[in-house]
Amino acid sequence: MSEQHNVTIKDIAQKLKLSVSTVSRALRDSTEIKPATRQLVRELAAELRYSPNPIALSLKEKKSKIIGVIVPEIANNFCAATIAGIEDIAYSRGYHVIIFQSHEKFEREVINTQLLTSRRIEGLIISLSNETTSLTHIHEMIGKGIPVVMFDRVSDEITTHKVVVNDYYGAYKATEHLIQEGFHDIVHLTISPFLSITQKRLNGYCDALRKYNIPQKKEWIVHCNFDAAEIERSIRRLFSGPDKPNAILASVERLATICMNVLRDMNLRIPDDVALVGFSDNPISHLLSPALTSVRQPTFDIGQQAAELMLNLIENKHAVPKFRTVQLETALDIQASSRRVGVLQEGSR
Amino acid sequence: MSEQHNVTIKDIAQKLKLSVSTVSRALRDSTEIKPATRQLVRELAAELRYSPNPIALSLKEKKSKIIGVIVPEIANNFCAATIAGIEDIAYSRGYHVIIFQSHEKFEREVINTQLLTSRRIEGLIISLSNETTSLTHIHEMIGKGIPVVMFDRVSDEITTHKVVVNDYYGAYKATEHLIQEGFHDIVHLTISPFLSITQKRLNGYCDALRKYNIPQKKEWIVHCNFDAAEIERSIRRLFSGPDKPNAILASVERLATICMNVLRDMNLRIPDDVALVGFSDNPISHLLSPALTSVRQPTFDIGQQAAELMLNLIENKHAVPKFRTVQLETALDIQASSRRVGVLQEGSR
DNA sequence: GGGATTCCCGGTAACGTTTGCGGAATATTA
DNA sequence: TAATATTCCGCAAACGTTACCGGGAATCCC
Repeated sequence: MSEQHNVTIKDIAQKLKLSVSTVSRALRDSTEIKPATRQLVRELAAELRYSPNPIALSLKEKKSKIIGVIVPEIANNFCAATIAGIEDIAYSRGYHVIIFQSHEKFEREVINTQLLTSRRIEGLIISLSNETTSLTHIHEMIGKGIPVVMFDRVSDEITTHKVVVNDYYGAYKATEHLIQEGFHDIVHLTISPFLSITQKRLNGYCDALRKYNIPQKKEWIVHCNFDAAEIERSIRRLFSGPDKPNAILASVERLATICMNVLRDMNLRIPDDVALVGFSDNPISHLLSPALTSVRQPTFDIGQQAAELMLNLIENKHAVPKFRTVQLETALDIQASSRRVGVLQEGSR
Repeated sequence: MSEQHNVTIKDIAQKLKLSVSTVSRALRDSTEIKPATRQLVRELAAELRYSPNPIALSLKEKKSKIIGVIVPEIANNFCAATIAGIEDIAYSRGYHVIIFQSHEKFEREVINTQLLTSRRIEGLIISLSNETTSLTHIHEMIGKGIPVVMFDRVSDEITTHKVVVNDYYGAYKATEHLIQEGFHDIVHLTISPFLSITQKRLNGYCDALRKYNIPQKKEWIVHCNFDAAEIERSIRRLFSGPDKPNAILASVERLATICMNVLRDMNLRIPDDVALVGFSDNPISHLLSPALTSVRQPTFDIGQQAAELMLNLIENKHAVPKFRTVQLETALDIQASSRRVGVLQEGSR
């Protein structure tokens, strides 16, 4: 509790009867300082456990060494894993990460971007909220010279580095798998139509249906928000009419688990009554009852890639960047939740 | 990409032909400045979208408005949810959060504390790594006047604010439940014996056994790290001898899920062959196969409480604090994984 | 041995803010 | 009207650091 003040370059200068500039130089561009004094300074610095004040440095260099991250929810497997990837790269390159949540609210997302700019972050990595349909706040950041990298929930209206998975093909394969298992009446449960991720997964779904000559129904493409009660109502409505679906392709992890819950409440068996496929990278999804078939996304990689791209942008700030979209592959992890009933379920792990 | 420099107080001063100090004062302690000029300054500031440079402020006030958080893994339900709680409070009080992961490594934890001190954080919220047995790095921080709040994985060797759940009673109730369901041969799978959380849960387990006159076996108290292969070996060993357990109380969430995996590989049915109870706050744990009985922890609350305590510490820095340990209650969520076999399993949700 | 280099180092400004002090202009009082 | 009080604002220092500029002393060359 000694409340001691952090040792500064000035302290070292005084003790050694040198000027601050000499000490500063001794600690960096060595050539200008005599080896003897350099040595002296370095030793005392080590002894006093001197560490340069990053705040003063930030002020001088106009660099905060902080990158901002905005995600819908931290307490969400996908986001948490991606953040871990971002953290991993940022950490190893001397950057720190400040995380904000939009809680799927547009307004909150905007406020967060403002807070982050006022914090003088050097870059923003963002996955859009489900409510977002206007992107002026993102354009503003780019306008201020703050580089932006988007991942997962990206938008075509912004030209910048992006990291996504092969959403189209993931959805296509998942749908095809359902069809091949004999499930032809497939509902697509998805999120905001504004997001390109939604578009692409939807296209994959539609194309797979088309390939197998299965008519596509408008009512079976359901755009959800993340309100559990509302999702429940949507699902119940789907099963209330005369022609009921026999499979659900859920576009994001939380949608799939909420779905499982609702189906259970409705006493619908999976996959006997309804097959279910989700997008996920949750390691415990195969421990579910039944084990959940899912389009696996390399979450940690996504984060790493996003961070890499961001650091390139930051560190070559004055080169005109050639923006690119990194697309990672998914893998269809087939489990019990989408297997044709009656088929032997051994090896369900 | 206009790379425009952020508008400063100096810009405002020039345009208004005032001095910087006047502008500064107009923006704060208004009384000294004539209402007319005050108005002028404020209007221009608003028009130019001036926002004070937090870095310069930090340097001046010697306050970074940043609190550091160290957790074992972000991509872990418990940690992520706690962080969400911390973030929630910090956000609303104008603080930002920098998160580091120890990855359960002592060395990494130490480096992280050093990085955070050099970043001039105003406080540290930490849940210890499983490897940590020495606490000099924490004592050093406290010695430097940086307040520390511990949560979940706390230690008795540090006197500071702590946030925990009623670990003893949680483990006690879980064990008692197993016993009452007819499972008397209970293994306790837990983590580092150094952590007080481990001690308390162990005590709860032991006391419950004692109350029901069930002899306690040393070999059935297993301290694990988080290496899946090693955990698997430990579990297999337990079932290799002549007297096999028929229940497992897993002390943390990841231990429970790894356990489920291993048991499945070993073709042991839950709960028919082995009952399983975990500690968790994962919303999908009741969707598992079988639904997992668990000691529910109020993760979000834990984070909020920790952040509250931290902010009190920071903002009343010169008052001698009366350290306290906030203990939150757990709730035993009984599911299929620990129900006596043969009992009707309706209402398993 | 005197001038030109080279070698070391110190002074100072700057990054953007806040704040104590002092001073000019105005208002108040005797 | 002169003296005093009050109002309003500018100057400068400070936070910790780096970098430009410049200068004294030692060394070099012929």
